[in-house]
Formats: sequence, structure tokens, C-alpha cells
Amino acid sequence: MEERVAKETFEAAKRASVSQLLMKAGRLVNERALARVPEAPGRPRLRPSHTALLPHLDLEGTRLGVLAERLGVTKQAVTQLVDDMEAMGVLERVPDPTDGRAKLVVFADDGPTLLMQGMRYLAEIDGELAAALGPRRHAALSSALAAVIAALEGE
Amino acid sequence: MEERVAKETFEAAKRASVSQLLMKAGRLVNERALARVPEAPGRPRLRPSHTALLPHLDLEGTRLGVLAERLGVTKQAVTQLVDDMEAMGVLERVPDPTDGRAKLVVFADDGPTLLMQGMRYLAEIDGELAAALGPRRHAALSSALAAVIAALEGE
DNA sequence: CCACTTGGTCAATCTTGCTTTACTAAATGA
DNA sequence: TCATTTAGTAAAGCAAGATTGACCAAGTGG
Repeated sequence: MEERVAKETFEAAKRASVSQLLMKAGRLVNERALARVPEAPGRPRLRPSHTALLPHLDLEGTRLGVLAERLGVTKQAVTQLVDDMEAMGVLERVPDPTDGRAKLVVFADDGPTLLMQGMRYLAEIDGELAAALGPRRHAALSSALAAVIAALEGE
Repeated sequence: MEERVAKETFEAAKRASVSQLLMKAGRLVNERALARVPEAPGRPRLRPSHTALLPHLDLEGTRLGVLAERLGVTKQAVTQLVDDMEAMGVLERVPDPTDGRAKLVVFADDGPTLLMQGMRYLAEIDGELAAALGPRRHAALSSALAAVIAALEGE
């Protein structure tokens, strides 16, 4: 009897938690998205840490230190990320006109092109998810996720 | 004009994608869950790879090689994970009665206790999310995520 | 003018989560 | 019985993503 209850509890706990579903779904989407990016030989490959940088960039250019703060990592870590993305041709460092020490991280000439290409992969996956879920649940998912993020980030 | 359109496109792309929301929400939940687990000095700390092992364990005991297959990693990788979780007091290796070479990975005496403790952290977070979303959206999120995982795993 | 702070870089190192290579011991079967 | 397969372990190493510490050059304030 005891045994049986334990088993049920255990099996239920395995699936029931939204937190676990969220972690798993996030991981799967991440894998799928990165798998789609073609390799450019000679240049560093796009990795999750690079894509994590993108949402923090402003079109007008962003100080490296500001990026570090937004990402919650050290400036050195960002230096490495920006180095990579410079080598990929996505970003560029330009001197900050208002402070001779500072540099602004901006999109390179064809950065937006590459970026939009990346967005297309995400859009593709979105489309696949929408097809699997149907428009209603896809919309519901989108709004629920936004609320989750707001709740978790606003701590 | 051009400039303005680019900016809008860019800013919209930053948020609009469900894929991105999913990745971000997953990351945030993960961080929050791990932050809640108290450190037990002297023993290895619980890390994401450990928690990834748990859903693949059967109550009756599971062969190490089977775990490796389910996780999609080498047996050596699982050996290391099980080593850690043995040191934490969560799991135990017992000889497989049907094969002298094999070992069964089972929960240690107080393994279920520790495990349920972990589940409680997840349940807590679930509760917080439910509170933030309201019961309707929380349920919708759960069902949508299950569908996403099914779609992505069934490839 | 000089001390100090600030923005960024360089180099070395650490942790995580794996892998490859090499090995031991038990099972299997011609 | 003896060669081969199978279950697991041990040790070393690697790539990713960070960190710490030492540094330089440009601003800033007494």
C-alpha cells in the first residue's frame, strides 16, 4: 500500500510540474535552434552565449560594461563574446565619442542581415510550434510565457 | 524612415518569438530552482545534470547503461553523475541479481526524502507561477508545454 | 600636476558536462 | 575451455562559459 502510494507520487511528480516542463521545453527549443545555424568554416560557431547577448544590444550601440551588467557577468566575459561576434562579422567595436576610454558595441555593416537570418530560424521554429499547437494554444503559450518571465524577472 | 522601420523590426523581433520566450523562461526557472537547494558542505552540490538524471530513474532500480541510453550520453558520464548522487546520499548502487556484472541504481534509504524535498522546491515555484498567472493561464501553459515537448521530441 | 577612478583588455585558471582511451570482471557460446 | 561480448570503472582531456588578477589608457578632482 505504502509502496503503491510512493510510486504514484513519484511518477506524478515526474511529469506534473510546470517548472520541469518549462526547463525541458526551453532546452529542446534551444537545441533545435542552434542545430539549424549553418557552420561558417574558419569563424567561431554561434553558441548559446552569443545569442544570449543579442537581446541586450541597442541599435544605437551599447557600452561593453553596460552589456556586462545587463547579462550579469563580468566585462571580461563580454569581451570574449564580442570578440567572437566580431570575428563572425555580426558586431563591431567603435570608439565612444563621449568618452575616449569607452567603446560602443554596434552591429557591423552586414550584421543586421546575419541577424535577420538568425531571426528567420527562430521564426521557422515558431511556425512549427504553431502548427503543432494550433493558433489558440500558440497564442496562449506566448502570453503565458511573457507573464512567467515578467514574474520571474521582477523577482 | 528606413531607420525607423529597422528599429521597429528589430525591437519587435527581440520579443515576439515564442522560441525566445521559451528559452528565457526555461533558463529563469532553472536558475530559481537551483538557487533554492541548500548547500550541504563537503558533499557535491546539486547541478542541472543531476536533476536531468532523476526523471529517468525507475523505482525498481535501473541499470547504469540503461540510464546512459535514456540520457543519450556515455556510460562514463552517468558513472560520474551517479557517483555524485551517491555522495549526496540520494542514490545507491546495488548488484543486479540477474547479472553479476551489472549494477542497479536505486534510491538510497533517505533518497526519497531528499527527492521529495527537491520536488517541493519545484512545487513552490509552480505555486508562484500559478499565483502570477492565475489558474486558467497556468493550466493553459501546462498543456501547451506538454504539446511543445511532444512535438519537439517526436521530431 | 598628480593621485585616483573608470572602461576595457590580456592571460591564466576554474567548473561543468561531457568524451576518448584503456582497463577489469562477469557472461556467453562454439 | 577459451575467445568474445557486455557492464561498468578509471583516468585523462576537451570545449564552453565563466572567473580572478594584473595591467593600460583616458577621464576627474583635489
